[in-house]
Amino acid sequence: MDNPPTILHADLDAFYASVEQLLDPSLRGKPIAVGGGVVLAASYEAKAFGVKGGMPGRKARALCPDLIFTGGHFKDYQRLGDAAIRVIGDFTPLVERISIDEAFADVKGCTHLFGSPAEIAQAIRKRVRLELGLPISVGVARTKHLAKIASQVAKPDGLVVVDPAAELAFLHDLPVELMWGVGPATQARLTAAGITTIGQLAYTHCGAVRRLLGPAAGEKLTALAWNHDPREIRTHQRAHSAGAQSALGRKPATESVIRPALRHLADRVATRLRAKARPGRTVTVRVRFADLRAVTRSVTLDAPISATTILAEIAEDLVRGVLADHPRETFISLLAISVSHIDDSSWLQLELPLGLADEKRRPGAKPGMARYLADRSIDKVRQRFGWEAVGYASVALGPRHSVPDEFRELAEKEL
DNA sequence: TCTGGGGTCCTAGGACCC
DNA sequence: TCTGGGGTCCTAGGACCC
Repeated sequence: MDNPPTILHADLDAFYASVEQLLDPSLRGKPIAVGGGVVLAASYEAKAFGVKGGMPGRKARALCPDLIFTGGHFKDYQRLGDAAIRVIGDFTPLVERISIDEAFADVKGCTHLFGSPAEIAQAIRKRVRLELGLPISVGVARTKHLAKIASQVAKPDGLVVVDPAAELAFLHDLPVELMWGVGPATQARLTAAGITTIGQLAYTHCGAVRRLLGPAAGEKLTALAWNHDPREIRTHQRAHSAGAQSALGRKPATESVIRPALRHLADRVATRLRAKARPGRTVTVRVRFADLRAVTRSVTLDAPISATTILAEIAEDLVRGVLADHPRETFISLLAISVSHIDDSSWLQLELPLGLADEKRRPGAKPGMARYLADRSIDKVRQRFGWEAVGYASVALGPRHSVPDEFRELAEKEL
């Protein structure tokens, strides 16, 4: 084998639930779930009852009658997640953060300082446990894909190092759904073709896999099943789109519902774009009807935008188009706005309005510059006095189904 | 008593250009 | 003039990940 296993994948166990148990010792050893309507994280005691993330709260309670719902310490989630990633960063600068509680790292350049990859992994686990009080599992292998699988196998609170000489033996016995890129739909197709283990996938003719899953997915999964994974650690990943969505329960598809909801979503998205001076050209809206069927509409502008009112008006036009095409759908359950085609050359726009594309659409509207400057002054007030100090009323969203903004921020990717 | 919210990537068809 | 091929962009939808 040419290169030794130096890729680490570190994953905090049942993260939000572990933080709640850390902060409140009376919750330790008990089945708890973070969330309410939907379970966002379940402690291992709850997982033993079959409770999982993404599960409706009602179902979770049915599975586990003693389940304790808790949560809400958003600042602590962010603080502890950051701190854990920083521990990894003390060993190597080659850290790729995937989410609040998960990161890849490559320790190839620092083994002379800190010992073997396995020793580094153990040191990370020990420090996160001692300094932060949280369990973290680590997988070590030659590729990202295998390291990620190893950390899943290591859970809870474990370490798995995959010996390069035994990679395929390790990989091929595992079920296909552990592979990155195999979700429910792909798993169902593979099962229908008699493929349930990674080994069976590996030994299925690549052409057959391509026909089954499409060229790109087929190619990729076959390669991964043989542990061919060329991906390297990428330290500075920036998002290529920014969006916001809001579940509405069941609301009539009327202007009085749609306009304020889209204002609020546009405000969230556009504020983020302006904060990083990264406007985008493509606006996509998503409308989910009462029966959970969803439709998207998008438009690509000549110039990138980041002004709240312009984004909101374009989104309204798109949503009106959707509703006009579906006249029988009179109730909606979700609205979303996303801006993509984000300008990569972040040096050229900065303070420019870049909303002129809209003026042809709405001749009576205020000029782009005026709106952009109005947004900028709102941004400045919020920087000093907080988000709620000024802006578009969010009353229309109602507190019933909406997730707190602090929680949304945890999921945002760096723009 | 029908499941949140933030993202990424792929596919397929059509428009358009060379 | 007719025919064809390749590349790129846009749109809509779907699958997947955390």
